[in-house]
Amino acid sequence: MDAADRRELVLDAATRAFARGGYAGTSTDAVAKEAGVSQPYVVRMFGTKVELFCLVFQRAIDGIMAAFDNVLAGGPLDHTDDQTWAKLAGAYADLVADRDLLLVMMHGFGAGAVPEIGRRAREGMGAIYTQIRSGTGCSQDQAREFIAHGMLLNVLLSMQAPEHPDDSVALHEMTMCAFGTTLVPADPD
Amino acid sequence: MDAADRRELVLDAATRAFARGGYAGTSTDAVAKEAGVSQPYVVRMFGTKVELFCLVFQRAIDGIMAAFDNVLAGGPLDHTDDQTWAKLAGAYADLVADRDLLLVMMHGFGAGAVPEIGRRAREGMGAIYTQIRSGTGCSQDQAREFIAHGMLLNVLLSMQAPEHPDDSVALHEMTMCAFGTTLVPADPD
DNA sequence: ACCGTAAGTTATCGACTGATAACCTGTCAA
DNA sequence: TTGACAGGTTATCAGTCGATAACTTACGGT
Repeated sequence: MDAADRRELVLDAATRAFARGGYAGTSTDAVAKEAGVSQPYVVRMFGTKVELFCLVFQRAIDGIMAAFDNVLAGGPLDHTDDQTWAKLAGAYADLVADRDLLLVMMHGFGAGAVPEIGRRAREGMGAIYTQIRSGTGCSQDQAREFIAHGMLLNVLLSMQAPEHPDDSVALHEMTMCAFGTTLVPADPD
Repeated sequence: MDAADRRELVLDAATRAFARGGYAGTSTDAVAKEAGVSQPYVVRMFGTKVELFCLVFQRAIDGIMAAFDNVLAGGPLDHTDDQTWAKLAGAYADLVADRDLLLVMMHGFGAGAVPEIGRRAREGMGAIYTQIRSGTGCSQDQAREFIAHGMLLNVLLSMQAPEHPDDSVALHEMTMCAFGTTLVPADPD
């Protein structure tokens, strides 16, 4: 197998592993086991654990922005058109189905106290905000509201709200309300 | 010093420590150093690290709900009154000023994959949602929107957006837009 | 004076973590 | 044939982690 392919394979495995445990909570050995390679191979391929996480995080940001771009690049969208936001919500639904990219993004945001991660997290969030604003021509408040709704969904995914509807009836109500048609049937853990 | 006082002191220190590094990223020794006691004392006082975090997390949830309760308990508030939401935002501003409670809450949400933490996280979020709804009589969507805005602020705090306005002009714009008057002057780290 | 107990400590352990070094193994060019 | 090199591996290490055990110290009751 080509080394470049192997590298992508390891990055995919690292995405799954970090999506589960976050940056501090995931060992390089856990990444290696997920990828089916040895632990020293992982660290030598990426230098350090934090560099690996930064790569995985950047890939997540890129993937999320690409999903939005699939909608926004289709043509000059109008922020006054409800269809625009419905299409963006549809793109989000695909991301929610996989979850790993959104979870990695959230873990990166949460690890903002780690300097290397924090810097990239702020740049990533800024890029997404810019993408929404320039892609739709909407106001600051509209972009903020859209992203705020997304963050709520991300938090609900992080706490595994869809997977545990029975822990709190109130939370289940809010989860249904927040996801609406965005949520695919829960995948029991 | 009374043992009960000492216990509260250690819990306060643990709140500060966990607010910085999260659950997995904070050692019991870091908590001990923050509290000025020995590491074995910390774990013997609370049993295990995860039990300690759960206590700290619950205290954070309680503190946040108490801040809202200070507003909501003042009288039967009307969700159609803009003043109601302005008062709640004011309560949030106080929480933002300290940050630790909000950061611990977010770290708890992010550690939802840890069973003991995830359960309490879902219960806590459900309780806050219930408090907002029953305290204001608002609709599901209104409560969802209010909490979504709060989650955006929490995420921005987690990634230290207010502390690093120069990393991304776009993020700075969104941060100003999101916090509005809620944000106190940034405390440089 | 003396003892029990509460409130801490130091000493220590086994497991795990990230990282390094040394080694192996197939492939391809000279 | 051989030898260099890419692409991995096993072996190993020093540091850190959460947790336990054993010890020390101050204090209140008898």
